[in-house]
Amino acid sequence: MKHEQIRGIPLPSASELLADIPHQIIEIGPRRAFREAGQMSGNEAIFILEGILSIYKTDGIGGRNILALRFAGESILPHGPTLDLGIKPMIDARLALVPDLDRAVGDHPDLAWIFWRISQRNEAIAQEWLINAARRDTKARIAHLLCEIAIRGGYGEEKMAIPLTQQQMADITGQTSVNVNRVLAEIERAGLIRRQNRQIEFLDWAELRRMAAFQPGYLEADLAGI
Amino acid sequence: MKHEQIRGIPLPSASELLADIPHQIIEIGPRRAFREAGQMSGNEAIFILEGILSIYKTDGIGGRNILALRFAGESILPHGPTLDLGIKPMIDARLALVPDLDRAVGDHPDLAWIFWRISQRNEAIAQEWLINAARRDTKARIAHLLCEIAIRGGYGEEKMAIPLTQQQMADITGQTSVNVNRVLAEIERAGLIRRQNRQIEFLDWAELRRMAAFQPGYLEADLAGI
DNA sequence: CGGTTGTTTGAACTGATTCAATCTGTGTGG
DNA sequence: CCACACAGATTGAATCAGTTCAAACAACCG
Repeated sequence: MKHEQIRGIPLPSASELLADIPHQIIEIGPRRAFREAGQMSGNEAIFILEGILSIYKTDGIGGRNILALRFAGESILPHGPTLDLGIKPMIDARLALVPDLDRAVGDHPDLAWIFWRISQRNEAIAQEWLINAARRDTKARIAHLLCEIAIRGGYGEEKMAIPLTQQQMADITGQTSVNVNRVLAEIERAGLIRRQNRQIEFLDWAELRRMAAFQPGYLEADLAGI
Repeated sequence: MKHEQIRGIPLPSASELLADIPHQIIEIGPRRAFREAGQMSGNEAIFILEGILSIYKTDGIGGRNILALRFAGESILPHGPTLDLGIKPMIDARLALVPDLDRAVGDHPDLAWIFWRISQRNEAIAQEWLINAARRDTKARIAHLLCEIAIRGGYGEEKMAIPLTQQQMADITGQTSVNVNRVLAEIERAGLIRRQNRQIEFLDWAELRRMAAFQPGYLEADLAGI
């Protein structure tokens, strides 16, 4: 795996990466935190095979304040001990745990390139979320989150079963669940989506994208020519 | 520069990195964009020797929507062509431009480790800004920004000449300049700072930190045991 | 079926925006 | 050294998006 071969092609999937790295597979369900704040061991990496994990920061009680989502095929690399983040599955998840990522990279030095690029993608996503929170109104925020979930979660532009509660969507977009509810209803009234229970059908994806100012470029792992 | 020697110690400064990498030095003044959106060449890296750069995203006119700051000793690594960001100095800046970071990393493979860690630090900062925008009230946002500038800019906890206009602080914290002004006045009235023109004196750093919920851990480049 | 979790709706409230005007500091040219 | 121009800072008044609080309703699960 020389880096000359890596550049300009898509990032390898988690499963491709894992072929080279010692790991163990586990399954977990939602509602229990997987790693509490401060409990993430210094050098552990998590590769998500199935499901969705959230990275959150607690300010007081509860798991409010979701900073990032990680979908199947993505990963959570070690943060270092100074970062006080918790990790919780949003839905049932199957994970591959790499107990010592340092050693793995030591054994396969070209992995550092890949993890660098993964980190850069995460940075780009965090910045997009920052724009969401800082600049867009709540309608655009919710619309943007829907678009991102549809794409990153691999559900496509037709329909999906939202994997989040309205409270979780509020935790992500920095609002109250009350307002998330009202905004979802408003988007539905505008004819862009149809909802029944957790199912969401995208009736007008183009308009939803426009409302969200959703430019999926930031999700492209292929940072060609990094 | 073996990575075994890198881990657990602070990130090398820009100038230390540059010893190994071909680069050119330039100086620029504020008010002109250094790189417009979409104009950042695919593989160029910027190391800031002096001054402060902002990374912004334009939504319409003007340089609103500042996503990140980079201070002296920090760097802007290539984003890939899909990210539409602009770069502008906040104050006079002296930069080292590395035209082809790929080649540099190819020549010194252990650099990938370092850039990986730099990206992770940037990710942590972006997430802290996300918390700021999504969860803290405007007083805390401004206080947090002041703390971060004081530390990252190397000004210390005594006093500094703020390198930003109130409009820029608004662009960073997702507010209006009007409100930034009011909040600054309120913080001053509370006796935490004293202002005259651009000079800010920190009268009660501890209380300012508390108000901001500022935990500088996220700034530590030393992600020991990554 | 009962308990729990999540969703929906209403009414009152408030922090921040918007718009607009004024004030202050700094730099420039005469 | 003054007059002017311009960028930035400050203040006020009206408005509004989103919160808060509270209560009812629906879906899910053992």
